[in-house]
Amino acid sequence: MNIIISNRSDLPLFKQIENEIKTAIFNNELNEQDLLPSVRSLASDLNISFLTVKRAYDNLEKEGFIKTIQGKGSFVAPKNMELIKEEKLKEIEKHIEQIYKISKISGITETEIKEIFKIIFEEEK
Amino acid sequence: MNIIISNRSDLPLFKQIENEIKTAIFNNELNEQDLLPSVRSLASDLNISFLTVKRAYDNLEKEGFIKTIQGKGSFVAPKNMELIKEEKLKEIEKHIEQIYKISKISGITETEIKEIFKIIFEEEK
DNA sequence: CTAACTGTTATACATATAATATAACAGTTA
DNA sequence: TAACTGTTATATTATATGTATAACAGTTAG
Repeated sequence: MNIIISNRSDLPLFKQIENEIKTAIFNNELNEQDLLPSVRSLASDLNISFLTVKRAYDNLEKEGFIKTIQGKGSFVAPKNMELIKEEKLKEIEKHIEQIYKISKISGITETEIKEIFKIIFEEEK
Repeated sequence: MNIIISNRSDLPLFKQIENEIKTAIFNNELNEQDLLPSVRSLASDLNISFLTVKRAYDNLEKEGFIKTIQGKGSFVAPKNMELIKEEKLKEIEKHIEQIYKISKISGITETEIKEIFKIIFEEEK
């Protein structure tokens, strides 16, 4: 698994780590019961404090993505991804509703929005 | 013009003020050359520091929405529809970037998103 | 001209978040 | 027991947000 973080990101380091691990889980680069890097080894690899990594892991555990056992390490949790996917779909719905409202009062057309959509989704492929 | 701010918002006060004034300009509640409330009077109305209002006004001036003259006050800048449209396009871009990030970590496909997009944009017609 | 408005600037302070550094403590396993 | 795991506590730094106060400067109505 490759985790890359950046100081220049708009997101805090711990959040970047969370997102990268979530992505790895969803992309099956990490699977159920897989052992994650230890807080200290990952911190060392990324040249950051282990407390920052721990914070990311704590958040991931609260959200149900991983399970941590003292002395053993952190493991990818049994998948209950459908529930999480539903929540993410709701988030996306809210963003699209916002876009709809903006477009309605600004005269920006559906075509223009689709164009932006296409650019962002193809830019990083 | 009505400006409403909230401590419970996720946005800082100065940003909320910026957004409300931009919206008012866009909706023609504020027009070219209109005088905005003075930093001190608005601060007093909102029960916040005048420095917070000044910060919002400074940002609005940097972005070209208003023009401030010492001793006189702040005025709505000559309308630049392109500027406003650019602003709204940027907002939409941010939403789509958010959607992109969510999709990346949740395995939600572009097709699924387009489906939601279609539903929301056609539902409310 | 002066008073009463405008905006400007500087300094200090308070709080929250993010991230670090260090040290000590506790569980697991070869 | 050694060498890994994670946990906890304390202190420190930096940055963002917001406040408080005071002094300074431009504009304008009386």
